[in-house]
Amino acid sequence: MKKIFLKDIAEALDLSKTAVSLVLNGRGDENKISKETQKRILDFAEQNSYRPNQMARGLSLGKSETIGLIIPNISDIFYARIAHHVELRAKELGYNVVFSSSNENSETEKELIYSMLNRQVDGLIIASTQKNQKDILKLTEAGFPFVLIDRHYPDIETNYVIVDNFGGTHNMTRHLLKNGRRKIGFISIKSQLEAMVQRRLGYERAISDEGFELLKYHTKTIDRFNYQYEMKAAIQSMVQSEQRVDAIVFTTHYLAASGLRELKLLDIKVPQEVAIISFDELGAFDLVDPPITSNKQPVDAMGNHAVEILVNEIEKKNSMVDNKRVLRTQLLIRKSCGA
Amino acid sequence: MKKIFLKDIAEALDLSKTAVSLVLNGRGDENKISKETQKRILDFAEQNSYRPNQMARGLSLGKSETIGLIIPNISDIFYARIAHHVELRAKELGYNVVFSSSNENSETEKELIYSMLNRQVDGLIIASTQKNQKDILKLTEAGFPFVLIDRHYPDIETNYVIVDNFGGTHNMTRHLLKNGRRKIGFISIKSQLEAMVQRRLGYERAISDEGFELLKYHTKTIDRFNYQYEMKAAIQSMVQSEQRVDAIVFTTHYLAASGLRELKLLDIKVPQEVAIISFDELGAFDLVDPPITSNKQPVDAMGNHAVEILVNEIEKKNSMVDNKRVLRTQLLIRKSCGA
DNA sequence: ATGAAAGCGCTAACAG
DNA sequence: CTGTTAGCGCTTTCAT
Repeated sequence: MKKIFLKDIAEALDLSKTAVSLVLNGRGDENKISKETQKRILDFAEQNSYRPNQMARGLSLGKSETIGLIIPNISDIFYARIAHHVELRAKELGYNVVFSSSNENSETEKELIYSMLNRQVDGLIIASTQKNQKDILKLTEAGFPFVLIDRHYPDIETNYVIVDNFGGTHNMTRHLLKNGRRKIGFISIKSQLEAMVQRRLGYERAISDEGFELLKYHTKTIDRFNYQYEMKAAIQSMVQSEQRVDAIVFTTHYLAASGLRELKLLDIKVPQEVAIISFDELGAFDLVDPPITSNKQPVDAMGNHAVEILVNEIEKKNSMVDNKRVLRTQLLIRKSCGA
Repeated sequence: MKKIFLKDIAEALDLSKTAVSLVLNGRGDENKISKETQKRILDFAEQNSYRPNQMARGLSLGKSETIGLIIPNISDIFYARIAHHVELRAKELGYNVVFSSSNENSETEKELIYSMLNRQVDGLIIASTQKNQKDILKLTEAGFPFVLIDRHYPDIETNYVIVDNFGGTHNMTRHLLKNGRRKIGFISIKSQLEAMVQRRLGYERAISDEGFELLKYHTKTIDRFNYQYEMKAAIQSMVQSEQRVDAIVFTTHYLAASGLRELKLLDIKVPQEVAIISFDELGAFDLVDPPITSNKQPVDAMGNHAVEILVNEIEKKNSMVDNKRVLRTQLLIRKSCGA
């Protein structure tokens, strides 16, 4: 496995580096290099398993055929799945993926963005902390190709692929109402994320749309890094007050899992006493006791669209591509709502 | 956000590129560059947010400060977690991570290995399909730094970080025996993976160690890409034969989830009629009905050790580092075994 | 203490 | 049709 360079093959075949480079990049015909010469080059490269140094190539070309993916946390199954689909689609379109996790830290995210730029990625897909307005704006101004995924900045004009968060919780809440629940609680994470704001609005609207009353203390937000602990208090206050809830909407999968854990500890019957419903789901939500009704996000489509929009922009192919997508979620009805 | 280069800062400060480069790489003192000059350079770089082009740097240095991670599938929560810990530790040690999924395809894996080499990664962490003996050998011969994770090639001398698969299932099976189960089935994936072989041996040994009889038809292997379908048949034959099992050992999390699904469809009571136990677990296994006893793998330690061994080798620091780790798994006892 | 110059491996005008 | 040559941006030896 001795390393072989472009120069080596040029010398071995007594040709110029140019000829070799051209042929290897599929521009032999276009440059009228004889079929025969082309074949010699291709064969030699093949036999000696020539592999161009991508750093040199990238430096020269000014691009890397690599897409950077920045997400909050790769060990969150939701983002892992997105990463999976981003990777698949990117590969199909000839791009590699470099990923990094921001851990919900905007400083880290910022560092990551610049670090990826230094690494000369051709474009970025970002599930942002939504606290880097300034840097996102810089990217836009610099005309650098990127698309926001899962979370977007409503005040900045960018490409994005998100889901209909409002519609999602609206639907979830209506499902609960349809099943006769009237005291519906809501547990979310403490966050300015637009997605979370929308989820809350969807919940509130569904209740007021149906003419029911919204009880303020039935809404709790808890810290995402300390949710197990805070969940205990949230659940207790919800089920122990005189205005005891008969259902709870959770805005994300790990909250739902944690909430159910607490309900079980308190020996509250789900769904008989309290129904629960979750935005997005974990792997085994259909096996959980009881199976949790959840609002599934189309991770595959999210990943695919993000890559397609990005690559289209990188390659400046078609300006008519729809660069803002709001995807529908899908309600998976299971027993945790009693229905 | 206009791009600024090394040359620009040298010119602006009326210095040579050398001086600037040296200082920026923290070798100012060592090259006796006046404190004052150093400060000027550093300040200027800071203010103009200078960012070295990593491709140029990499090309010149012959390294990229990047680690390549090749795994079967990033959307498998087990590998996603490993990726997460690899990323964290790598970052601490000053490396970036590039990842790609092989989808259990050895051809893809091979392509990935070479593609990463072309991209000049400094080292590789591979959860191999275990069908690329040849290419792994080439890496060894070439002296390229890499470490196998989760799956190793028993016949090749390499660095690796794996778990004690034999011990794991041995333990799991003993747990079942201790709880009075005698007809213990075993469901695994069809695979030559050493890990799977060991898991099977651990199971068999536990049974024979205790002097019980091993019933061949209680062992099933099913296709990993078609497991939901094949699981149905496997479970049915296990519970419907006259030699009905009273427990099942699953060699991986998604098999356990799928198996439980089938048991429920058949209305088999778990654990009363059949106990189940799983090697590794999914996010909500503690909430599942019944909570599934599982043998947890130390993903954090696996990721950390892999990175440490790799970086140690890349930087040729300490040849005394233990480069073969077999980590212990941990049995999380829950209700699915009746105990 | 600082700078000139060569070179990392590849691409691409441009000239023959 | 092919080769010469000049970079891409950064590091680093070797003089000064």
